[in-house]
Amino acid sequence: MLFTTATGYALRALAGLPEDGSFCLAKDLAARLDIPGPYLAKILQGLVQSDLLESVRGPKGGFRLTRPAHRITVGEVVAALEGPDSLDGCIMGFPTCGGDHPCPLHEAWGAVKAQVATSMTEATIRDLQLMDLRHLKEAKERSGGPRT
Amino acid sequence: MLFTTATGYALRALAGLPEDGSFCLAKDLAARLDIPGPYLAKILQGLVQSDLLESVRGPKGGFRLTRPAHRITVGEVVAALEGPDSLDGCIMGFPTCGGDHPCPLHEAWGAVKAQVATSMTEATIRDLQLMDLRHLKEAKERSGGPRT
DNA sequence: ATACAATAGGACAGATAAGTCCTAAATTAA
DNA sequence: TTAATTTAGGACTTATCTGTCCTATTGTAT
Repeated sequence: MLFTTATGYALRALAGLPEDGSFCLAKDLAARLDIPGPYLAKILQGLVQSDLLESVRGPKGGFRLTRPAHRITVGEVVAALEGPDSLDGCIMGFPTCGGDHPCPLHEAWGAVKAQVATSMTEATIRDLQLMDLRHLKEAKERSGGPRT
Repeated sequence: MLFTTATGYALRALAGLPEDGSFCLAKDLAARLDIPGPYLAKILQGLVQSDLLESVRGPKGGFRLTRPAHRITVGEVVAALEGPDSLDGCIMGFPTCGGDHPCPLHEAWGAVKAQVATSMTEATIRDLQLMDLRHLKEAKERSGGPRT
């Protein structure tokens, strides 16, 4: 996987939050998305620090997005979890790979990175919600026939 | 980086071996490529197991390629170090990502993987030799100063 | 006020990658 | 044969990621 599992959890969690802006409990999210509860809680706390989530403590508390889902990009989430330059660097780890001394995969990897970066800035949490809804329904309606 | 540092070390080491088929000491390679000596030795031993290198112990011993450099692909080395399926899986780690329920980056990442995989099977150790790996050491000495 | 519910945050444990160290085995040279 | 050299291999640190646990803090409800 190109990203860490924590980043994957964060993306799934953001997409799994209710779309109506109501607060959602960490443990409910964890149960629904099948993510280790305490670990997800930690990740959500980090997303609060990154200003992608806001939280309220106590009863009726929980987490919710600070912005509409369609205004949070996948790239933002990845940058929050893995730093803004996670895609930089030579694919093979060559320290001197660059314009003067490109590695044999430099060009291909550069084009590919640009493509991924573009996709990440275009894809939003809203796009992930659409996907999550589909497989959640399939999981629940396993007997009821698939819908595309 | 897409690959582990061990894989990067392995690629650099294979490319750094003498082209005339003579044996090369692990510590000489490590010094020339600025790679931690004992760690490189372990990696070279693994490459012997993978049949990409052959070794001889004792004075006048060392390591050399089992095949000409142009007949060892980057993909083979990556597969030896990270397994043959290192590029499989959803880029975001979504368990349900697939043909039926692709994640928003599924298509872009799939194209990217195919491109990288192709490049890896086309690029050989010979191509890495052409990079002139001496720049690794020189660049290090210019900026950080030599390290034992 | 009190009890309860939930996040905040730190300490801790396990797995894996990265890197070091020591000893055994093999090869060469005297 | 003996000594020196070099790989083989295992045990041992160190760092990071993953995951758990416990306590404090904050908020709601009674």
